[in-house]
Amino acid sequence: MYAGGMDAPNMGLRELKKRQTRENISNHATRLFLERGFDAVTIAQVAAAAQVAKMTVTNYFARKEDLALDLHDVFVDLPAGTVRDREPGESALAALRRAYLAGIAERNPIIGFSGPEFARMITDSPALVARLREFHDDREKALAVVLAEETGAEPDDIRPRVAAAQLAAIHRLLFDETLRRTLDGHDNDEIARIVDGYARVAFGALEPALGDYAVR
Amino acid sequence: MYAGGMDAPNMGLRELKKRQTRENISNHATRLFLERGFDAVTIAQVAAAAQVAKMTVTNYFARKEDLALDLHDVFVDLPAGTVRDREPGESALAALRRAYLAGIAERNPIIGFSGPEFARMITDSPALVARLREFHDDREKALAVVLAEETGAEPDDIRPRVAAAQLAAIHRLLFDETLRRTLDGHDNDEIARIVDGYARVAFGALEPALGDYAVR
DNA sequence: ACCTAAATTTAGGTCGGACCTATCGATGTG
DNA sequence: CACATCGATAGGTCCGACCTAAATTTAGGT
Repeated sequence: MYAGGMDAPNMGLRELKKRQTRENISNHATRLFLERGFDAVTIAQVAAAAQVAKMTVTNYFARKEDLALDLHDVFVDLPAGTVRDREPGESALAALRRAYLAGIAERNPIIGFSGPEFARMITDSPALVARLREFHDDREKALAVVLAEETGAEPDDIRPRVAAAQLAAIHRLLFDETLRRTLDGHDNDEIARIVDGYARVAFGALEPALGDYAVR
Repeated sequence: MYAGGMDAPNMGLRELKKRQTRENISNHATRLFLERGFDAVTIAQVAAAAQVAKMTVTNYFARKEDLALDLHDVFVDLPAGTVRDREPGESALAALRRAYLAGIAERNPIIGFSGPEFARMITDSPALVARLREFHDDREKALAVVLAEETGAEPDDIRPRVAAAQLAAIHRLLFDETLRRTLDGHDNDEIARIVDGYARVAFGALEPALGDYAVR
């Protein structure tokens, strides 16, 4: 019988069960966190809800924060991938602005349109806020690597790191702003309208510095 | 008898003892952290070394990280204060660049010239790295507040936050770079030379965007 | 179908940081 | 000089992170 899921056609039973176990734990954890708040739920309670041993939870998720923010790689690789896949003739700045405005238009949860419950869960927990900072940090570093590659910069050239820092700073700011307004009870359409304007101002401010940087 | 220290002339015996206790704990903690590493030292060991109860340590320092990084306020207020005290006719960008280059010239520990032992202590400890990220975050927020005040911006004006994000991003980057090179064993003079060049590139990149922003 | 090696889960523990309450002791004020 | 106040202390709970050994499940070969 065909054993593959929609994620990976050739998957053994072992790998399949691992995915199910991970999903099962993550789903119970997310539900509990949204219901009671991240800090009010213990790993033991997650394990009990998912009906696995406490140790199984910590085997799959090295830190408790990863139970709530299980999207490190996609978050981190987003701007780096956007630059890597930019159109010919397009600058890194233009590609990132284009992708961000598109993300706003589609209300992409990963740039902050995650709903009030999720936003509340994060901001109420110092541990999650700290983990999110780490995400942003890793994201800036990934972007710097791509910019260095794409411009053929020498290892000691600070310019790709400066550009990455400025661009990542905008992403951070717009993300925070989206989250903040979500918490304040605004609906997504209103937030999208405002943040769209903010994004144009913010990316526009970098135009003179980065308009012709890393053009493919 | 005159009871004041050099910090506060009118201090009761109670307050004096509090300062001594705090200093005593902090000194023993710093010594132990540099000797054995932050994570390898427990609060109980700090308490034993300082000959106080464990609870006294946690009374003075809410988090263990604060035992090693007892400079939150001065770190956070540095750029905000620089902008607030800038010369007439000077932009926020010019003031921050001037202050940063001066900091490099005097090898100011607070911008990263802290010596290899201290740098090692920080980078070896995820908890301290995370706390440092929080410092940078608070610093950006403080700077944004000052820029909003100084430009008379409306609450919904994103520009002071964009400017603060870009300027704080440079501070972050240059701090990390100074720390990284300190860890790599370079001496302060060499680092100062290199980071000075980096600072000119980084602040210079913002000149077209911020050259005439927040001029006093 | 069986058997073995490898991978995964489990149980039961240690350790340290954060927090709590009640109490003791010193201070400086009335 | 008495006492209200504030800091320090003892002894505890709770939880996340981590460890080891053992039990269970799977994969692949015979």
